[in-house]
Amino acid sequence: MTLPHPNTDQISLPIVLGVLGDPTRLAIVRYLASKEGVPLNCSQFLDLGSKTNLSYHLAKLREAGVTRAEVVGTNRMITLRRADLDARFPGLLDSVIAAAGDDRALPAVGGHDIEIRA
Amino acid sequence: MTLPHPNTDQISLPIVLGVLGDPTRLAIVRYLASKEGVPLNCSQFLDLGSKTNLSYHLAKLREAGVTRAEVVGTNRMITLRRADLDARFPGLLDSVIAAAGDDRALPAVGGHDIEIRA
DNA sequence: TCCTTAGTTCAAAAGTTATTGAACAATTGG
DNA sequence: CCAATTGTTCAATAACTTTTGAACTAAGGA
Repeated sequence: MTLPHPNTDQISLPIVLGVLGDPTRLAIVRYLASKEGVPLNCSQFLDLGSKTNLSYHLAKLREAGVTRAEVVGTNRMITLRRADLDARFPGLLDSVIAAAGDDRALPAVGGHDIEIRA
Repeated sequence: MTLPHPNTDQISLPIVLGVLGDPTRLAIVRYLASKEGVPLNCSQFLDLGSKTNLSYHLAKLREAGVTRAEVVGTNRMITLRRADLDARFPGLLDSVIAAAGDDRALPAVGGHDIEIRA
């Protein structure tokens, strides 16, 4: 039950940029960056869209190589592929996150304390 | 006869990322970056698409605030808005250009020596 | 004035992306 | 086993994007 992810060297710049060019996905990435190290499941992002819609956006991010999704019980633990992105496109993620942090118009994401059940 | 451009503070991160997430436009930006300081008209990019199609992509880049187009006679001289982008999103353009330079799959752009007539 | 060159605009067609609800699968807890 | 929770898949729809050709504008040169 592992999900498909591109290898680091398969990550494509136009695809990553295109995927980040959506406000919902940018907000997801921003939130992931602000919680690096903390395991996050999909439900943490429910402020940003419906369950189905998030499933769609999170799949896009994963398929582009921006995030990694690990299956833990009924949860998918989502992480930023920071090391891989930094290796492939040095400085890109940092500048995007810094810029997104400035952005007045980015939706906020709320806490939704949730118990992870493995 | 000046064309509409967003102010620096109106440049939006998701829009810029979305606009750069197209291989043709990324190739345009890459070429502009490689020729910074040199005045380029639209015809220089004809290897990347038809005249109509370039008109479309160059308008997208301009409307997003990535490029500036100055009318000089029958030509539009295209430049990267490097200073504005650096001010708004520090490091972003550099990392994108560096990453695009690596990219095996980016179309090449040819010289087309052309006389600018004002 | 007439021709050429540079580039835009328009409308149509084709393709892609985002959003939705209903139905589904898998795991965990009681 | 049963119910609840987590998240996916599917099909439909709506909305946007890309590409094209034909017609156009505007300026410059002969």
